[in-house]
Amino acid sequence: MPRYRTEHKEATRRRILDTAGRRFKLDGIDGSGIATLMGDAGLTNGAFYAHFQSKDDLVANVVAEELRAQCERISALPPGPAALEGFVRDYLSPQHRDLPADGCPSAALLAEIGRCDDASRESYTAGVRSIVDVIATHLAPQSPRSARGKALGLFTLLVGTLQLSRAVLDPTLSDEVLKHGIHNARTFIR
Amino acid sequence: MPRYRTEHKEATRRRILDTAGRRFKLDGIDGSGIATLMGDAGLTNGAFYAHFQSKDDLVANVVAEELRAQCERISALPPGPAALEGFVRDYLSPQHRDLPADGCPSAALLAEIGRCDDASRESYTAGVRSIVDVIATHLAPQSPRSARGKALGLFTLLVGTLQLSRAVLDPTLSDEVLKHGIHNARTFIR
DNA sequence: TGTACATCAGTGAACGCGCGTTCACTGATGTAC
DNA sequence: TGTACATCAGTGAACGCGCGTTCACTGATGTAC
Repeated sequence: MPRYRTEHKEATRRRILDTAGRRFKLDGIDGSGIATLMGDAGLTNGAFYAHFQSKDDLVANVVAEELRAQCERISALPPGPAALEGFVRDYLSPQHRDLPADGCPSAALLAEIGRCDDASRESYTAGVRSIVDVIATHLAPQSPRSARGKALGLFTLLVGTLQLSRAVLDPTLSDEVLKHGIHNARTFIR
Repeated sequence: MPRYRTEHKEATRRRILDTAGRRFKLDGIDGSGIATLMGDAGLTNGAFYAHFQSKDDLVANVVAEELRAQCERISALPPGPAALEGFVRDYLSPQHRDLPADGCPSAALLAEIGRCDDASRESYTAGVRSIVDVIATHLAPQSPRSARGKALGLFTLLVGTLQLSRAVLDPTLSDEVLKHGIHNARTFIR
């Protein structure tokens, strides 16, 4: 009776979430139109509303998905602070700086999320809570609550540093920002 | 012969720069239209192009002016790290969080500046260089170069922390972010 | 001092364009018989 | 096994709207005499 198995529509929805996440991180939320987003997913604009109620609805779902994926990646690190240092080096690498579409959603979108509707900000709040919890667990597996402050310090330093390295036009200064960022991040790990 | 003294047009230009800065920080650059910006300055859309070549041209000038003003404010602090701690408390206060239009241009616009044209990014690069230099001088008046890493750490931590406190919907978590931010900032001052 | 005038900052309608959203329609699919 | 059919994911044109930008025009100003 149904045209496709239920999996098919669900797979399309996931593809839209994925390509929209990449596009939002590249051009910003305001800078990304529905027609472009759908073109990225190999579809036309009209199909969008079979999957999401509105652009705001998409944003809230993309934010949730992006933060969930990032949280999972951090959770998958070997336990303890040593692995976190490796994560910091990857995070503050020229590769991550130069490929925002593949990168951290907070670095690309944090300020813009502050201007979004409550549903998107609620998605973000839940997602970042999990990430900070996971970082705190890596910093102090025995007493993660005590490491909450350090986890917040590490997270905000990383986000601010990557944003600055992307905004600055001079490549030498940009590299210097990353280099000092890696050093400064150690303050919160050790 | 001229309709007004030269001061008059210059004063209008400064008013546009000022109100555009506030509007950009409130709604983002992409989120602010020329007609709205000019309305904020008490003018109509057509007058815009008597003062600026394009929206991009305005953005570059607003970025330069906003960073110049912030740099001046930090320069005016009494010398030494003690005054810097007071600055951090103001920066990471609920008032600053809740009034982005009056606040730090980097916290509101850093990610978006990374997506702007080269002229705006060059304005930002020059502006942030001055700010980091001034912070370094406050941290170590005798050898500011040695304090460059700490100055960058302090700056990026402040920007990331304020952005996070604005994005998060839960007021309790937002206040906690600010509180830990003030504590973490001391790492770079002491 | 009074008046005619050149200046130009500012007006506001109009341009083409892309935005978010709607909707009548298409056509490949899996099912029923 | 072959065929008629109901389903519905996806199409693409169209909606009103605000965008950045242009331009013919206005009218308050300071100046010249």
